[in-house]
Amino acid sequence: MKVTMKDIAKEAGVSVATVSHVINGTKNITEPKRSKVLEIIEKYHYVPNSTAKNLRTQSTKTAAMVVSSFTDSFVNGMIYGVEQKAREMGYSLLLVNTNEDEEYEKKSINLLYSKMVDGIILSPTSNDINYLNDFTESMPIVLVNRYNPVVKNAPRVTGDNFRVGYDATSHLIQHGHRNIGVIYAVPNVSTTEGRLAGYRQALEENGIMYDEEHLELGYATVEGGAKAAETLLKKEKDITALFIQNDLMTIGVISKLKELGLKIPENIALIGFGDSPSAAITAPPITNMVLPPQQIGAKAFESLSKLINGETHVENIELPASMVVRKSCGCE
Amino acid sequence: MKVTMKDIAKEAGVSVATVSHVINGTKNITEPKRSKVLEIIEKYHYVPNSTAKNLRTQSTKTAAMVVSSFTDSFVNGMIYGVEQKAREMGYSLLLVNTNEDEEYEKKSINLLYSKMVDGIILSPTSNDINYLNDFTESMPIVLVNRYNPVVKNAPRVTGDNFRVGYDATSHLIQHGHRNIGVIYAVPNVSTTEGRLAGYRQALEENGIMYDEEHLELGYATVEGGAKAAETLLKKEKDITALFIQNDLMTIGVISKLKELGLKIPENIALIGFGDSPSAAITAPPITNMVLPPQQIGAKAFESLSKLINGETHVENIELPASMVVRKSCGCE
DNA sequence: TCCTAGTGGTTAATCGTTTAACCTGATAAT
DNA sequence: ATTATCAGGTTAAACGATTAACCACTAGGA
Repeated sequence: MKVTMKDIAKEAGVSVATVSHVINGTKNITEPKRSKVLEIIEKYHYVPNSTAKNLRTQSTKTAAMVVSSFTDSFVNGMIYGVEQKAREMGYSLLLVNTNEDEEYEKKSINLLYSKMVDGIILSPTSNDINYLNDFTESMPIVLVNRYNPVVKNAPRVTGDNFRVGYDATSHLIQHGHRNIGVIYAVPNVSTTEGRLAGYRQALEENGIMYDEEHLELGYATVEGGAKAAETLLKKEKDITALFIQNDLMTIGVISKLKELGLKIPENIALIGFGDSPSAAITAPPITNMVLPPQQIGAKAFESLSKLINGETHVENIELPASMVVRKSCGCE
Repeated sequence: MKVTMKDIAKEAGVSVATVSHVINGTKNITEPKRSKVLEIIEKYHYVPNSTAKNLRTQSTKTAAMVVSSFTDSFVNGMIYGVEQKAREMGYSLLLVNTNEDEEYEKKSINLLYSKMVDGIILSPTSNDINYLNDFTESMPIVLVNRYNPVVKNAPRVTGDNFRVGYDATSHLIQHGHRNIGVIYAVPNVSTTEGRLAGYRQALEENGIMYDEEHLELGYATVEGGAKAAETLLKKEKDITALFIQNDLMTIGVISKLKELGLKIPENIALIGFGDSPSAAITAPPITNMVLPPQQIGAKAFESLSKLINGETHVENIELPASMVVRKSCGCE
């Protein structure tokens, strides 16, 4: 049998209230009793049942983070950031992986809603998150990375994806490229859309016609990248530069280009996204656009804790993008 | 205010017990009442408070997985395997990252012990896990990947690490190497020890003297790998092959070898560990020893659920190793 | 001496469910 | 007609903590 507070109280010859008070320091308990209680607790390795505590206090000191993938290094960075901050603030973290499955995402949010957690950090699978409005009034939710302005009462923390697309494209244009292809992974999410808007704007400012045929969608895997590169380059033979929005895909693209006998950056210049360690080590090293995932995660948890503590309006946060120049863009 | 079962009962004109029975199907409730209840539930978006349910049923349908890192791709694979299986069996998963911090691991287990979860899957930080014996009697725990036989009542599921070390070493020896260096990341854990034992055995069977100086410890990062390679090769100039036990380190080793002007596999042959997608894409592609992380994870959850369901003795499981031959070992 | 204030400790209500035990009618069996 | 069986539904006791309200006692002040 599991030992409860009642057992401790009985053995120490005090009431359960007293035991509770010595554990939580909610009232001054004088010496003979106090240490007796502590001693019995020690003796039985007693640890309070948090299920009961949760029910009584209506709080679990647990937050959930719902992400669409575990294998993505950017997502991993965000998780790390949230983890750190949560730990720092005395929270546990319930991680849920939706695997880019919208239905599973809804189900998970519903499950989480049953008071198992004090709040949710969500990186949505798609743009289609109207359903969240059923929850945001009674459950603290913050959106991270991806978002959709239709959701009310849920602050967001994101990266400056417009800038990611804009700077990458501008950089390539400055190096003389005018036919720039884009390989991307997830349609209909704010991140992709932001980057494409930046791409478009950069083209426009330089008097280059936007051509939808220069965009290629693929799966966010090594093979997906290789395949996307192949079909795009077969279709659009004048492309001289590629902006690839996912680091796994970049690896696939590189291998495909080698296979096709195309030299990087001489025949095709490359700019990738993310800061996975392999970027510096491939041949050639890849120039990347980067957003700070850990920071995004940390800020997200901060926002969430504000919400949990009853702050009524928490503002949106957008973190800046930067560029790590290596060899693949033909700079040096 | 949050709506409770009592509210539903009142509005439907029945008792809370009836509401509970229609929700859980624990008793036959006849038509007029039944649909009335359902209707009210729908109307208020009522969802049962699982905290209360947990307290009453003494079960949370939640398992925890405690790992030492999120950035490691092998660990990621295991998480994925556990996740899948848990979902399949109707469990939620609470993920805890100890960051290779022993103290934090202990604290986490203690926290988890307070009945927040039905069971724990642990990949321990170190070999020093005697403390677990305080828990294994009253909390289902299964060890995954790393283990220590001092822990009683906790079944384990692991990979055949002896074979990993043995096969890698034998393979290199068959290709004529006699001075084989080892770069590894975490001392005093069963995985490392198993692989080193295999390494040693392979040497012995081929009449090669074991030399402790051929082993080099480093951090499990790209830089850690580079650094380890540098100091090892400076110290032991006769080394012609390297067995590297971590995929991030492998990337670092490759870049360092390039920097030193050493060709792979001509000057130094390489065998790595893991199956991260970049292995196929580096120059040259890396020959790897592999263990199936998803399978390990899935099996671990199966064992855990047996434990949770009261099965008293669950046997240990060891999954086989395999080898993916590519260019870095000089085979082709 | 009497009153007030403060301190240490206990009693009992409460959080929102589940579920064993009980009750009430109706139906079936004798 | 009497009893046994059964099915649908309710009552109330848990589950294990927290905490407001209360009580008894001591000490200090007037």
